[in-house]
Amino acid sequence: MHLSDMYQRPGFLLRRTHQISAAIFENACASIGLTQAQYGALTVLASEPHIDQSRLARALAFDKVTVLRVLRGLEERGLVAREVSTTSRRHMAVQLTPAGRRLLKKAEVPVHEAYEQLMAPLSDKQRAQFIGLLQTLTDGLSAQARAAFVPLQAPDQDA
Amino acid sequence: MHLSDMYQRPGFLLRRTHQISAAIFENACASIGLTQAQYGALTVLASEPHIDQSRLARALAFDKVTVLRVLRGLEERGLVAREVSTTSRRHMAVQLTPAGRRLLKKAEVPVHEAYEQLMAPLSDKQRAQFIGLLQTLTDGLSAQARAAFVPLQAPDQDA
DNA sequence: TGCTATTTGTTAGCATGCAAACGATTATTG
DNA sequence: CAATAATCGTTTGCATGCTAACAAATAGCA
Repeated sequence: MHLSDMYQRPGFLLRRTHQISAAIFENACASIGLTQAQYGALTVLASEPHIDQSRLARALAFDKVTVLRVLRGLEERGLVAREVSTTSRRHMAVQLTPAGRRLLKKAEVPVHEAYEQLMAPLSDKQRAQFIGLLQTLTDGLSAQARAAFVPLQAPDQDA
Repeated sequence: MHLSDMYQRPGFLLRRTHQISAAIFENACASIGLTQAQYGALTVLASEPHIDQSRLARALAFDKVTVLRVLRGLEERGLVAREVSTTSRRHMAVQLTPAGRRLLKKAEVPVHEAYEQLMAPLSDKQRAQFIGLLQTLTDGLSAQARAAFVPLQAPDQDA
């Protein structure tokens, strides 16, 4: 196995591309102090108030321990509130605070800038191709994933 | 921002695809106990004996702290030897042990199986397209990466 | 030659991800 | 209804990645 082979392995390229993607995102959002994981959690919470931690984990394909730690960080910053659910004592009801809603709104511009920066090397046609291939892969391989992925349905129609 | 939009963001899809790729690889190599990072380090060491840790980090686009910890793990398992370089006292000379060479050889089959499993949802044409797009991205975005990437076997005497 | 800047390896600390285990709670089912 | 299953949140521990800082060593330059 030559090194030039390794550099063409999808596993190697995926790790590296993800690494760069995360760096671009967190650099663009450094001013508001959001990581990809934190942004994902806030985005789901905006669509699904009072969601519990396990469902939130599945909606993002996160590990439940990761969700716990991300939420505690957001809670300490006053962006999120966690309370024991009123309907089930083993569930936590998580929701955005007003500050969390404001920060998510404030993130829109840098998030879009990060997208443009990441996709800059690709033409419009290539971007569509790339996203399509990634979706084909994740759809086809969902059975191999360790973290379950159960996408939430957006609250249908005019949210 | 609707959730369906987030699920189509390349950043989200890249995180998830990388996550699945790592799971497939480490599952395939579970019997021999190799992670992606460990396999990458062994592969570079097979091509470049006596390489120092910083160059190894750049060859894999790893953080130098990560390289240090990965190598210490491999050293404890007797797969790798680290010694202070004979030519420079601040460099470490890292190389495979016979056991490391044997394990790398033993990894060939599961590594190939992991490749096939990962690429299974894509046709041959799509695989080539996908790898090409990933390379275009990493090449075009290398300036945004936090960890420097200096591939070996590229005899660019740019110094 | 000698001073300075850079490089190397290292420690420490933060943020993801994973697995395993646990008590508490809820759901299931006989 | 009661025994058992499954689920939820949590802690702990390991492996990656990142930053920042540091001493030691080397390279570069006046």
